[in-house]
Amino acid sequence: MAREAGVSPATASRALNGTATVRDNLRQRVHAAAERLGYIPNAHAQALASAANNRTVGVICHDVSDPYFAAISSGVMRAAAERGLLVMLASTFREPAREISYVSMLRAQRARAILLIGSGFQDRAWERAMDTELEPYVRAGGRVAVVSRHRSLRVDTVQPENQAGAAALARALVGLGHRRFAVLSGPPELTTVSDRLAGFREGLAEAGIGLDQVVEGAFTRDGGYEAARRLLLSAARSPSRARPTCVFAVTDVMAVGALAALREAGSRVPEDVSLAGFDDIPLVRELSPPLTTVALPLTSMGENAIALALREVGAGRRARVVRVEGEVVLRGSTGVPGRGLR
Amino acid sequence: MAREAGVSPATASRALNGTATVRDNLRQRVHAAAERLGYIPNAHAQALASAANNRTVGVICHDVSDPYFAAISSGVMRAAAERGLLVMLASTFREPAREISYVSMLRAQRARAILLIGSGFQDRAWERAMDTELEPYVRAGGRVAVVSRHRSLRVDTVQPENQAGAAALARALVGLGHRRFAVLSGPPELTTVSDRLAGFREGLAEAGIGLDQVVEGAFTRDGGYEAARRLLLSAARSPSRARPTCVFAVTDVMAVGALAALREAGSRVPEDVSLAGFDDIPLVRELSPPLTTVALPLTSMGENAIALALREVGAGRRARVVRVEGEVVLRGSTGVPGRGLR
DNA sequence: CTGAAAGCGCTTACAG
DNA sequence: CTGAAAGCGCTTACAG
Repeated sequence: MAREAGVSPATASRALNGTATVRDNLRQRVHAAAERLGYIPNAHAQALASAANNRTVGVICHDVSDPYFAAISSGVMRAAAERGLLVMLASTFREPAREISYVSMLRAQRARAILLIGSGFQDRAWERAMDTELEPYVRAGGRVAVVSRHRSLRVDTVQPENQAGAAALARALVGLGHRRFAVLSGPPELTTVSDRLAGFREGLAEAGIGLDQVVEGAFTRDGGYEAARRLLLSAARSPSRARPTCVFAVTDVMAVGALAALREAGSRVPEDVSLAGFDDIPLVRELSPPLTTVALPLTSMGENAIALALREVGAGRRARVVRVEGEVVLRGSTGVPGRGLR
Repeated sequence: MAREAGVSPATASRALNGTATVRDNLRQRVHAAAERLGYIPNAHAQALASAANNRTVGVICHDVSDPYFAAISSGVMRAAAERGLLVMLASTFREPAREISYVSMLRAQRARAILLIGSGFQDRAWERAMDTELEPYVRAGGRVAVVSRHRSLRVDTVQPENQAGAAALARALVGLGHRRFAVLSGPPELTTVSDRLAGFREGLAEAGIGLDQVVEGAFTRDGGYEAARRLLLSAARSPSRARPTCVFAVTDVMAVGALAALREAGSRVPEDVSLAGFDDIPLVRELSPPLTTVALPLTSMGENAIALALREVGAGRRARVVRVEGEVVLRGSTGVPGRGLR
């Protein structure tokens, strides 16, 4: 290509990158030649030759097709596009091993930053393995930020106020008149789950109310569906005055499944039973009734994460935490207490 | 790292990659050293040094947070994960310039394959620019596959049978008794839109029915909402016996918006008016009523696309086309004709 | 302003 | 089986 333009590679490089002043006619010859050849500099060679950082950032989430991750990723992509960065987005499908191996691939790529989105695995071996991957990466100048992550990773974090949000939700539901609650919960080893559960309990406790039932399910739409089925089963066996009048699913995605299960069982929402979720993924507004939830600014959480990761390391070099508040949004899926689950 | 192990770089390379037999004790020394150092070979140097192709494939779609693209991308990611490939996923936010520049970044990365997901821009300048990017890429051995794309690109294609699917849908709706239809359409320069529109017209024509109204909107949920509002406005001005009893939105995403608009206007679905979409994105099953649609196997379309791109080029080196059938799924949003839009 | 040269971190014939 | 050497395609001091 330099030959095609009749200049040295050095000059071609300078002309193409505008990294130094090149005489006009040479510059034009270079650009013309590049045009003619459809030439694009090899990014690998560039990465290798220049100390300059990569233009790629890696994002690892559980599943892009989950609306929660889709919304956050969308924020990341927007912010990345503005900065001229390429995003490598990977889905782990919730397999820890896959997560680790993606980090390792991103290290190999010398990605400028790695973003981990979503709960980590509360697993000693996993933590150690992840630390082992991340430590040399960070030591070599790599940036890491996480959103809604396990605390053990000492990295920049965007952390939704799960506990406070769930507590506020509980208060609002109590304010509606509810006294008997059930929770559809996810895997308890996820901090997101335990925080929301704790917050919800706390909000109820302020009103002197205990939590009657917690049913666990997978962190998916179908997990919510199954958990609601089991809840329904156990409610059918209890006296009607003991049946919950309000169900809180710890994520909107689970609430979507729960709504389907309730509907199938003939429980009307909110006439018989109220239902609330957490996250405010876009689709819950389309349900009927639309879902009461704790709204998180998902897109901007993604933007924050990339901003955190890219910001020059502060003096202290300590992990920063951006706390994000959730806002209770009461919609049609909650109302005054009905006759309860049946 | 080779030094740390006390061997030559060549031996270290061979030991780590298993690319040649290395004596046991040396191999162990190398692995131990790598472990100790948290060493990961620089993928850029590897890409540069070896003819071996990259392990990364690029995917370009309009918007990851759109459930349609999320579902297809999910298929791509799954297939990529199985093959040990890294996916670089980019959202263009529907800006042609962004699309081109992503292709160019992926070329610079020497991505093994580039997948373009979703309608292209029917724009002469864009087509030329895209060709200019793609041609040298393919010439240099890059693979390209597209799903649901503009025909002008002569590359491997996963092509949903938009026309046949829409025709089948029209027949099914006519079978329900409907005679007066309206379509909520997207930008007509998208082939997806014009194909679905043509197919729908064709299906109606077989029964001697004409298409009363076509209202255009953006290819988004809000576009569907707005288009439905306009349709409602014009229906209010026409005699009731002329009002459509069935509305077809050319995508589910638009149908979601339309459903909201109809509901707000007090039109009951399907009692007053039936509503149908196209694609079968997961969320339409959660709506109430659930949406009648033409189901496309979105996830496997993504898998097909990557398989097409990766498959060794055939003898003819001609672009292959995998046609994907849509299946009409009648759900609660359609029924016998009601009194029509009001 | 421009070019020759060294170097980025690997891999892979090529000898041994 | 192993190492020295060349080369992948760039960038960047270093001279001029």
